[in-house]
Amino acid sequence: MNYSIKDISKMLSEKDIRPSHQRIKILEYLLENKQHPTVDMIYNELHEEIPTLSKTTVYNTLSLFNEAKLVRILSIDDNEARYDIDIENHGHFICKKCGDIHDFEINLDSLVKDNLDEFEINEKHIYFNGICPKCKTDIRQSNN
Amino acid sequence: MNYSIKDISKMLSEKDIRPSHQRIKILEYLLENKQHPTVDMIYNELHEEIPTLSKTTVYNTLSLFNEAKLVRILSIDDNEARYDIDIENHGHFICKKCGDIHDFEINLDSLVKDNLDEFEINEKHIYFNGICPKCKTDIRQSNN
DNA sequence: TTATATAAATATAATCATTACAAATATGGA
DNA sequence: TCCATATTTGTAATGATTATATTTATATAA
Ligand SMILES: [Mn+2]
Ligand SMILES: [Mn+2]
Ligand SMILES: [Zn+2]
Ligand SMILES: [Zn+2]
Repeated sequence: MNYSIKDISKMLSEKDIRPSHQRIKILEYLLENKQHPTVDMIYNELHEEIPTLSKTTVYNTLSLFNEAKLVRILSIDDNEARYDIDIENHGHFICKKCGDIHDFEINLDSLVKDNLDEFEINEKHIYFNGICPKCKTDIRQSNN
Repeated sequence: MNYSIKDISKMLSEKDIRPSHQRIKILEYLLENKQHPTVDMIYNELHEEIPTLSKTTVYNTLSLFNEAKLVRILSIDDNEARYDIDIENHGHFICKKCGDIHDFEINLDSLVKDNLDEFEINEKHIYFNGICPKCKTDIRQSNN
């Protein structure tokens, strides 16, 4: 839950990414905010601490992190990319009411029935959508 | 492979969609072009037949079809929606070299390990990406 | 048939997430 | 310190999608 600057710097260095102030803060944000944030969420939060921060830097840094396999980019949301510090394969559910994204565990062993041996597979994304439990209750209460 | 205007009109009527000329042509295109086309592909092709066709109409029609569950919208491509006339659950692989999308059969039975009973699930999307067999060969031949 | 109300299509402009680019700043080594 | 390079920043451009107002087509009733 609490990461030191040193730990975060090390994570970056291990991926051959120079631990600049901005990069450390963005990675720290991702480690402490696991709700699959958008660029805007990250930018708005960090902008308070780093007034000179540019949104371009957030985009560039996340893109760099993605290439280094430090984060995964989710395209589960129709109009904004979501970023996930958890790079293990797992499923994502997005609620069409509130936009919240929930993780769920998956077993990919017997998912694919066809033979894909000839394909070089880099990423596997499992996206569900619908209504989350909280919003289902809200709907019942407001009767629509 | 060959659909009559009558068949297509009937498909629309069954979903309470009035079979206008544009809607028929767009649905016909989807039925005869199963490579998960983009709005631009559909528009460019049909624009030759229907010179007055508007891209807005293509968007509106596909959105209508989606709500009627006549098509599914795929967000596997980072910058353009893809449309699939096959609404059965199946997996999609997109090649990062050529952009082609391939279908594959899936078995969802034992995919999810967590309990999602409290969630109302509307859509399930399985997206893989990587390099397709054709492009793998091309890379080997051009040695990069 | 003609009038009229409604649905659908069109043209155009607006939105907005993302990317491109050039200039400014920071950093690490000589 | 100086300099080459990496990084960040501000701004503009891109491009897919959506919003809006107008025009056109369609169905129904008089
Ligand atoms: Mn996740
Ligand atoms: Mn498909
Ligand atoms: Zn919800
Ligand atoms: Zn390919």
